[in-house]
Amino acid sequence: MPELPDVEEFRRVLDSCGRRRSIRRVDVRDGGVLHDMSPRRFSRALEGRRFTEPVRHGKLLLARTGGPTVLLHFGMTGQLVCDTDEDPEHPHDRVVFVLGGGRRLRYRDQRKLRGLWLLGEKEETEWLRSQGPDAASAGRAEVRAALRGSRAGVKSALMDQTVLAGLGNLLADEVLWRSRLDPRRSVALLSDEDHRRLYAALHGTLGPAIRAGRVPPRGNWITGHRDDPAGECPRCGHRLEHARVAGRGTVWCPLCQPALS
DNA sequence: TCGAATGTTTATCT
DNA sequence: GAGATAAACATTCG
Repeated sequence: MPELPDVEEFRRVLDSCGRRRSIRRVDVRDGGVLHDMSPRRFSRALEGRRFTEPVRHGKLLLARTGGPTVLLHFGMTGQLVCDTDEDPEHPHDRVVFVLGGGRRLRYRDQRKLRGLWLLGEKEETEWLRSQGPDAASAGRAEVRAALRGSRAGVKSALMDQTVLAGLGNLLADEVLWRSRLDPRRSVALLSDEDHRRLYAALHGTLGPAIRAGRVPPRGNWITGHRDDPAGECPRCGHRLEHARVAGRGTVWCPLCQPALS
């Protein structure tokens, strides 16, 4: 599920639930989500600290504490939930931060594809350096410069977190559909006009999605039609194409997004 | 039982 | 060295 807009929603959850609250206890229910760290060390490093202002970059969420930083990556099924001591356990709660004021912040994840890291300053810098510019805050020139280094297909480049951070499979399809670009086209061969439309589409897509806290399954977005094998383009009514591009299930409109030989 | 699922890493081709 | 591709990670769902 989580792409940039979802993670931004989790950042808001963390901020409103955790900021300035003390971490009373860290309850690791499943140590399998902790990387390079025993549950014991993880808990000890955090108990007694307070969360400060959280930061998001792409799909990464950094929970700062004034000491070590918790890096949260949500994989495909992770979420961050804020509730109270009264609320029931969920079988997929992997790490529970017991906070002051009866609040609980839960890292909940069914598939455990990614997880949590505890980072020092240096490691934090390294993580951020491995990422391209954040897709929501990068300006037009920055996006273009990021894409310039790639000769891959445009969908592959958009989803590559080291090129541009934040887009996943759904957002990439949505942005390409709005840009009228075939997902298989080479990013190196895009025209100035293509880049202009790509940037406009990026912001036209991310803005409402961030406000909604997710990629909204609206009927006038291509995302709302991706599960229908006979789906029609919400713009022109042509039958949508379904295929694997860049290793992922991809939906596009062959009429609006011509292959260009 | 098989395949696919909104993510990433790793190995292996081309 | 790129880039593309497939498998792997763990789990659920159709």
